[in-house]
Amino acid sequence: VALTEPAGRRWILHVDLDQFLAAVEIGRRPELRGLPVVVGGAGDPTQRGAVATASYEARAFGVHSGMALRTAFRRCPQAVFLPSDPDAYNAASDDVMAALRRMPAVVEVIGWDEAFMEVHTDTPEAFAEDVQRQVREATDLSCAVGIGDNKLRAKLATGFAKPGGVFRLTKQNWVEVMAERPTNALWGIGGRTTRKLADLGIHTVRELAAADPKELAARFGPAIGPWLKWIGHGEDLSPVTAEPHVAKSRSREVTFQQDLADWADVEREVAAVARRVAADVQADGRPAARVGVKVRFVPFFTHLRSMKLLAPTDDADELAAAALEVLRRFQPGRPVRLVGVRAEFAKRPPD
DNA sequence: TCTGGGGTCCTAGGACCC
DNA sequence: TCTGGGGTCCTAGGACCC
Repeated sequence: VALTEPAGRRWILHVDLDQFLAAVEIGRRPELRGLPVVVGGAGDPTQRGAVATASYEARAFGVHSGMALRTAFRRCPQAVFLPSDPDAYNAASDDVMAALRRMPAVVEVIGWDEAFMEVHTDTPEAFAEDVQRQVREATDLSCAVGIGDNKLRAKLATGFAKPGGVFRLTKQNWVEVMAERPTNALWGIGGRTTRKLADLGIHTVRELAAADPKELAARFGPAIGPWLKWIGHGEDLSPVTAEPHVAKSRSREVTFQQDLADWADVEREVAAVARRVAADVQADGRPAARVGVKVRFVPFFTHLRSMKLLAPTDDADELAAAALEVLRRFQPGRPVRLVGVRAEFAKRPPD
C-alpha cells in the first residue's frame, strides 16, 4: 500500500470571485453596498474607456464588462462610476490566492479573480464550501466554485454556481446540462468561431460533439479543428499546475481621448509608450528580443507590425528607437485612436 | 457617443537553406 | 531545361480570455 497515495478521488475546482473589482471597492467603501457600481477606465463615464466590472445591481440595467463607459452611463446614469485601481485589486487577489494555497490542493492562478484547485476528496461540495469560507475569512470576498472532473468542466460549472454558489459538472451530467446550449457556452469558443460553426450548420454543443473532425480541421486548422470536437464532449486533459507564471511579453497601450490626426504626435506617443514598456522590461529583469507596435486607426482598424531585435535589450532608448523603426512600416493617413507597444522576451531554451 | 488594457496561443505564407 | 520536398525562422494577423 502506497502511504503517499492521497485520500479520495481527484477533483478539479474552479474558484471565481463574485464581481471582483466592484467587491473590492465596496469592501473599502461599505456605503456602496447595494448600489449599482461600475469600475473601469478613469471612472469618468463621459470619457473613452470600458467597463472592467459592473456590480450585480448595475448588471440588472444591462451593464456588463467590455461595454463602453458612455454606453454604461446611458443605461444606468445613477450608477457610481469608479476608476480602476490595479494596486488594490492585485493586493486583494494576492490575499485570496494565499488563502487558497493554505488549503490541501494544487493551486493554479489563471487571473486576478480566478484559480483552479486540484484536490483529493470524496466530498467535493464540502471542500468547495470550505474554500468559500476560507476566502471570506481572509478577505471578506465571496466566490463561486465549480466542481469538475477536469478543468474545462470545472470552469463551466462555475457559471452555474454564480454568484456565491457551488455546482458540479462531470461526464455524468455533461449531456444533460450542456448538449442543447449554443457552442459559445464553451470556454474557448468566442463570437468568430460561433459564426464559422454556424456556417457549417453547427449551433449546439451536441452538434459540435457529433461533427466531422475532418471538416473541422479543414475549416479551423489541424490543431484547433479536432480540439473543438473534443471540448464539445467536455474533454480536457490539461493538468493543474502550480508552476509560477513566466510572462512571455509585456505591453502597454493607450487610447486617446481625442484621435491623433498628426503623425508626429503618433511618433511621440509611440516613443513614450515604448519607454514605459522598457521600464516594465527592466523591472522583469530579462531583456526583450522583439518589439511590436499596434496602431488602431479611425474608425477601428487595428494593425500590428513587429521586428526581431538584432540583440536582446532592456535599454529604453534602444526600445523606443526600435518601436519608431517598426512604426515607419505603417501607412500614415487616417487619424489614430490607439497606439500600443509590446516587448517579447527571448525564448529561454528548455533545460 | 461606439468598441479598454493586458495577455496567450495558433495559423499561414514567404524566405531561406539543404 | 528544369526546378522536388522538408525544415526552420520571421512576420502578420486571427481568436480567445480575463
